[in-house]
Amino acid sequence: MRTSQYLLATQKETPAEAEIISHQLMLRAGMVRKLASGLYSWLPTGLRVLNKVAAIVRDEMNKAGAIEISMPVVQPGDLWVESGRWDDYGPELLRIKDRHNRDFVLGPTHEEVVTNLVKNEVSSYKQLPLNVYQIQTKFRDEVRPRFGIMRSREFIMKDAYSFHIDAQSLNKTYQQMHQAYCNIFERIGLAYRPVIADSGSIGGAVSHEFHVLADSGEDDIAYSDTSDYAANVELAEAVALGQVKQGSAQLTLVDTPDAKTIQAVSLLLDCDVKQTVKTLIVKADEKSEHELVALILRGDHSLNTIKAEKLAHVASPLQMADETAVKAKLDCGFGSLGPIELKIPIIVDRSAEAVSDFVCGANKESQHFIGANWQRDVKTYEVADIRDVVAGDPSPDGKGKLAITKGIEVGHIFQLGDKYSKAMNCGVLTESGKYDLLQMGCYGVGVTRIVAATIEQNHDKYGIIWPQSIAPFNIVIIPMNMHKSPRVEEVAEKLYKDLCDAGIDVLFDDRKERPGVMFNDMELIGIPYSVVIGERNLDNHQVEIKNRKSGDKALLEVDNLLEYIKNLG
RNA sequence: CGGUGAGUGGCGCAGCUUGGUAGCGCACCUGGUUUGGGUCCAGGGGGUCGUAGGUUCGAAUCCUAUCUCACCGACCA
Repeated sequence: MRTSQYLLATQKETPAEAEIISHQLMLRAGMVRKLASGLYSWLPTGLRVLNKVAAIVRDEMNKAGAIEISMPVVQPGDLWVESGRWDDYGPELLRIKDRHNRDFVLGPTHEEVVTNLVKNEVSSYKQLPLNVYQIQTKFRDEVRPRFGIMRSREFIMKDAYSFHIDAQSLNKTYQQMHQAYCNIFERIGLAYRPVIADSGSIGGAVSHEFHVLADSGEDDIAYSDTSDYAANVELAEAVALGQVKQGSAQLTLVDTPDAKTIQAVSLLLDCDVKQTVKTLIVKADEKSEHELVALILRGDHSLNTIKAEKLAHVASPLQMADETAVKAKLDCGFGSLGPIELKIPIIVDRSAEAVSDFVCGANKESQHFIGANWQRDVKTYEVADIRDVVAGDPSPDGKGKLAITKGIEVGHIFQLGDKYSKAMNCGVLTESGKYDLLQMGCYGVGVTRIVAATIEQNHDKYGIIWPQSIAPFNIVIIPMNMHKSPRVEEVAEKLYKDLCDAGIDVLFDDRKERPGVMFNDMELIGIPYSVVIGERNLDNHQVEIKNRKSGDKALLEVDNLLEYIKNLG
């Protein structure tokens, strides 16, 4: 490709709207342009990268035995009613009507469509297992699109769906997909980590996310410093800190005027926050005979809402009780609540249970207890894991301590079980002639998000540094004053032709620009190698080749150039 | 949805307080100049000042409404 025939579209200045580095660089390097909130056009440079990512994903999926198909973006609303997600999915699902006033949706994912397809096409166990995938535009009407293409409304996703006669077969394919995903991220050259994850509204039990590690990530990942345990903080198991033991202190009521927070109470009573417990009141599940439930945490810990709303007593989604309701029911406002003599179900975090002689609210305004103990003073309560892990916690697998880092979710795999096959009656005849529902798995890769995540991990003050695997061009030819030097032009044109013939993605910067302009543009775009052809070195029959990442420069004989470049990899 | 801020040429911004010919830098076009790290000079094209209404002789500027966008939060395969 010659720049004179290309849409380079680089910019000197960063548009004010771009917050994170990948967004800024994608705009400056002429990769994408915003059309509206969460909607982006892909310019040639961006599309080249996107296509290379997609090609790697496609290749690894094919190698893993998945088969490519293509399903419609526009899907009938009926299918979503059938699966139950017409009501469950919420406003992120963009619903549209056709001219006959029939309901349709823009597909945010394709479980319904694929299950419907397989239900009609597969009727025997002999056709299983089956793993189909597509690489396609998805639409999710995000509440707040942000960070450019990192969280956009329209994006490209590879989504695969597998179908099985039993859980064992599902598990086997799940492991294959896990490996395929590792292969994908390794081939691209990303620092990533598979983590145990929450399966969310997709449903199912087993689930892993694949995260690219980057400070700008929206998720917190907890990982062991000595084992390969890693989990989303949403889900990471928080083990009890210490043994449950009976304290010896006497239960004493103390006045704590104006001390409404844990910090204020511990300051006033001159005790460690770790010696206090806090009481949070949430709404109970509709099926419960109670209206409210008390959740108790050690003073320095925070509530994990995902863990809490999975508890039988607790309403899902989690709703904090409002203070008027709490006052009406418990005769005490926030700030002085505690587990002793509390008239509603009590769920105590493991680590809160391990505190003895603790400080807690007395359920009387401006009063707290000191020297409280669970068995002696509270008696009836349940214990559960309801807190967020914090850095330094023991790893749940018993090996090492947890550290916490930020990650960008670029892949997510699930074992769905029969959630969709059951709702949509998708089954086959088994070997014994019995009709059985299928077990399903689903596997997603955010293709567009990988592009942004790669930039987050690979950039410097001059711009993007593409790994060779997904670079828009593998190499760029930068001639010095070609319009004045027939000699430079001759060498550049010949090299360009040779590289094209060799099947290498080469960009030839044939603009009549000053050298500095070309150097800056090509470094911004992040092309891994540049060949600088100038009179200066041609006197010795040499050209210079520069590595974008290391900055290393080498002088090469013109005659050896092609072989050298072919071997760069 | 709550909070904060912003809408003036493709991009970055000034002008608004105190109403009176719409400006600067980048980018773009022409000519010259320069040429191994974003040269310099001269000339030039392009803007219903987000939209609608109001006040006024006169509105980018004041008032009202509305739309859009960004950031923080809530939310989120």
